[in-house]
Amino acid sequence: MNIGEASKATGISVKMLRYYEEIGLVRPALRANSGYRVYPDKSIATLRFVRRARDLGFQVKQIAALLDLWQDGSRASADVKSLAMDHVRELEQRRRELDEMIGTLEHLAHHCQGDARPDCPILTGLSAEEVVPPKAARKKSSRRSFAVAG
Amino acid sequence: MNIGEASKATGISVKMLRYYEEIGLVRPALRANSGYRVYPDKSIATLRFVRRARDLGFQVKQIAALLDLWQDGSRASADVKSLAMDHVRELEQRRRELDEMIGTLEHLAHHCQGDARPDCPILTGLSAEEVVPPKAARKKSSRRSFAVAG
DNA sequence: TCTTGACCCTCCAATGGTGGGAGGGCGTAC
DNA sequence: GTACGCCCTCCCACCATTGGAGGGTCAAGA
Repeated sequence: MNIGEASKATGISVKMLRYYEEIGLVRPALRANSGYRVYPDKSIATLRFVRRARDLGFQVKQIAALLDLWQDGSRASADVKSLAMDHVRELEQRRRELDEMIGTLEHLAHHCQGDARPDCPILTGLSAEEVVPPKAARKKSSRRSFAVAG
Repeated sequence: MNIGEASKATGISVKMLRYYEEIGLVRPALRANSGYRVYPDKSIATLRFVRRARDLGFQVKQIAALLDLWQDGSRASADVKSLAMDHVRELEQRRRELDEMIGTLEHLAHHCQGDARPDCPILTGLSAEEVVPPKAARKKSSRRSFAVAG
């Protein structure tokens, strides 16, 4: 398999296949006499693993760790699970941040007429001293919260 | 106000204050004879606006647009709302992606004993032909990579 | 007045994944 | 033989942010 075929087979772009090799995430591919990279089925399986891990949001370093565990027949599943759950917690953290942004924005937008007039609680909210979240605990002190003036 | 004080007043790092100026997001600060940047209250207000927009996940280009609208007394609130809602949709899209990742990972991890033995459905799942989503519709997931600046 | 330390300046580099492109070498079909 | 589609390497750009080097400024204390 050439790199283009490997790309189609794995869903990883040609650029990224070379990049993963360069940074040492995967072993350098064998080369044909022409200098072209050659991918045996085994490499394809590894690369598919990598792509799926990327699809699940793992970073390259974490994927490297996962690959090591995958290839280590004597691994403990606890180590894999631990890595995965660490990642889940990180994803959940990001989701919480998104939730807060979305909540605040929807709150602000809800109060905006969205017509031809200039009055706009969204802009007011952005320029306000403090900003308040939609319904979360409304402690006056909670930084990171937006208030709609009015 | 010096840049350090402006940083404290706005929550934007000194580095970023200079960067925002460099890329033209905000007007170049005035300079004292020493060459030090000087920030009047008006700039501080603008910078706070910028920081809040960043906290809501807006990208720099969007913030530039928001700033323009903010400073344009004859804006239509519809334009602001439209920009904000576009952004909300983008955030929601990201959240959906996170949800899917989290769902899949939890599903896999749920079946993993997490003990000293090597058998691990997480690794098996990553090396499987297809990654199985928990229970959501099994349509072939759209190929698109996940990008969230950490 | 001199020194010290905190601050400021500019310039350059790195991060993490990814895409784009230039300039040139292969491979194969016609 | 030639045209076209691959492949190669090398460099750049993106986005937002941080870090550091090398050097100037300011204010307080001895």
